[in-house]
Amino acid sequence: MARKPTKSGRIRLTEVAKLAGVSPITASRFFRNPEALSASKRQRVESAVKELDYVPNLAARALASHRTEVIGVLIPSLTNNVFSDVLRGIYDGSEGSRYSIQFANTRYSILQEEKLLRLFQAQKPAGLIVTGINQTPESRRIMESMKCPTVQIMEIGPDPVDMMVGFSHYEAAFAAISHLIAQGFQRIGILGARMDPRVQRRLDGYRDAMKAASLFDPRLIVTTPTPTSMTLGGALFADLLSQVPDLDAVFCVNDDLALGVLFECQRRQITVPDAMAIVGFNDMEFMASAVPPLSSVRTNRYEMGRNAITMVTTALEGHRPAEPVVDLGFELMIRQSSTARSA
Amino acid sequence: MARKPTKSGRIRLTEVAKLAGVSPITASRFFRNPEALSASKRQRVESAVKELDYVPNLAARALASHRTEVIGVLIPSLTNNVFSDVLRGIYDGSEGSRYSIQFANTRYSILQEEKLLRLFQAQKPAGLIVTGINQTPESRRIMESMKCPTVQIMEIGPDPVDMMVGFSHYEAAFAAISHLIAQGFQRIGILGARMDPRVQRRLDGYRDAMKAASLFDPRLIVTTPTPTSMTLGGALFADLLSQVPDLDAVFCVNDDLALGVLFECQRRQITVPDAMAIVGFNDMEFMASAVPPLSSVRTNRYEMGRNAITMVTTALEGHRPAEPVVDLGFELMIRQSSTARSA
DNA sequence: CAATCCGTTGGTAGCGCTGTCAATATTTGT
DNA sequence: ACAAATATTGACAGCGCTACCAACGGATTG
Repeated sequence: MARKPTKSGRIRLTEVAKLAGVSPITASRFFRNPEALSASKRQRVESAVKELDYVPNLAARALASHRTEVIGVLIPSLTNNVFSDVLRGIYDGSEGSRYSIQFANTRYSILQEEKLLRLFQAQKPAGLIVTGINQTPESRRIMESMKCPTVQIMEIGPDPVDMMVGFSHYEAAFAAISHLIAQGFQRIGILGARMDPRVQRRLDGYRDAMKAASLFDPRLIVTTPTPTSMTLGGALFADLLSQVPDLDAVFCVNDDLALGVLFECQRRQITVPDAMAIVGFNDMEFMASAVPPLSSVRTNRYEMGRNAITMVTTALEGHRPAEPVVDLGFELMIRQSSTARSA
Repeated sequence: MARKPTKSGRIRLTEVAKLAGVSPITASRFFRNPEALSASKRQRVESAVKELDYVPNLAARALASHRTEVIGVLIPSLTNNVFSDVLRGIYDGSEGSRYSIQFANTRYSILQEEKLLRLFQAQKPAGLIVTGINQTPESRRIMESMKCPTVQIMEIGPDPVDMMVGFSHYEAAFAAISHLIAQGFQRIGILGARMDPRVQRRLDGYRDAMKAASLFDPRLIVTTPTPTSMTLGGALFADLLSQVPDLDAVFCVNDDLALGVLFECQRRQITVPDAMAIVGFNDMEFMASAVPPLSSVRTNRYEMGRNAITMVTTALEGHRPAEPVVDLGFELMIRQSSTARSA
């Protein structure tokens, strides 16, 4: 009578323990630290769990342990395909682990990010994955105070909050432009949309590469804060072309824009690459199957997500990586759209 | 001494209550049912919450109330852009509400779906959004036993578990084919990838429309269980063309395939639409900016997500919709790629 | 004027689990 | 063989919140 046997019909840890003939706390340990149990008890608890089809109550667990098994993920956008690849990596990597993912959308606002971080903080997540390295000082303070494994993803930089996985957008853009220059293109424009911090760094890479070759001209830069789209790519290209009629190549800060440019070229009977070279960024699947195949900078988005979640979970198991910053690099995918003009 | 004042440093509801000069339970009611409080107490609690910057402990709340404020979302894939649009609608629609989204990925497997449903069940979500109408009997049983607002999305059909938002894939495909037939095309092929239940229904629509016009020929059907991609579109199109050399139109069960077909046509110097009409499905943004602009069937994916979450949250507030099944319809976007041949 | 009602408030008793630490088995070293 | 160290195990007390029910005061009623 002191303890109602199965009051709500729901199976509790107590029932499992009773069936296994152990104390509840031992049954509890079965989940948290199975190695600490003797083989025989472990067996008994395991089969009791299976027999009763026991599922732990996460709320009770969280309340008692002051922790959750939730990994918070802050990503700026769901619209952008780049992030769905990253998310996919994160979800795939979390499968099979005890952790679940709590995703939230910052909408490219670092203030929104701060707000969400505060919300997460209150719920004591087991780990955290955040996008980029441009957090507000307050956000940084919150993250540091949470003392949970934290990974900044998408780019790398100095002074990580904890860990990082990404690559240098600056260098990737620099490499793309250097390639175009090496192929003999001179009037190389750049098209940019959304202009988040990572896109800005690509722009920096472009600028420095152009300056290094004494090819820089501010009129070659066309950007907009508008979110990216193929249609926008065509429109920006039209703008650029009217400003710079002798344009011979375009670097697009993402592939959507690049494909939009290709179609705009088709519309205007501009041959690619002879009259206009095109290079995109990210190397989405469609780039290789366009006509002509479009050059791009391959970024390892899926791997980034996967790495990030793995770094969090292994850190949670006490194995911190030797090197907290992982550079996943990039690869120049040179295709027909940016090969040297026949001349 | 009976109660440690602020043991962990964390602000609890008790502290708020003390500052407001009310009992903890009254403070608790402030969050759950503010109208039940007198205006003066409500004021006092409100400012205490603000002053202490109180954030409720969701785990404690869930444990005590046997409910959570989490809405579970089951979606088959993150890779497919269609679902990122839906998810975006869901997240946008949940913003500002008290509910948070717990997303999980079924990977197009109804067994995996069942497993995830069982997991959700144990955590007592406030609501549920699931994809499609092809659940296992056991999944259905679980959903019915959960007694929380549930919305099936993406398609509509008879006998909803609870509510539904979607459209008829069968009719959408039927309409697309009827359009092609009306434009004078006769040898109309269909390209299908992934072949999930909704794609199957599009295939059914195709088949019936073709049969109704006495144009059906099984060789016109090329499908694969492989996930969709642009490259795949090109490859499937090549297969189809080798089987049916006199092909004059292709209906693609999604836009990726359609764009792949367009590029394959460019590669083979097949003029679109004169030598080959193309119609896609979903009307992704890029369809309109291709050259020539590609026809497609517009589906309201974002709205579907938004509607679904709204239906759940309003049901949670006790306002069940008069009609549990919402048909969001579709719209034939007829563009140059499927206009009647000049002849 | 007592009986009744309703709107508002508070007390009590857990929700199901785990942290802490003590207690008990088991092994090891000398 | 016995102390010391180490592996296993269990008792107890709560985590922070809310369900349930009782109590209160004032308004309404016959």
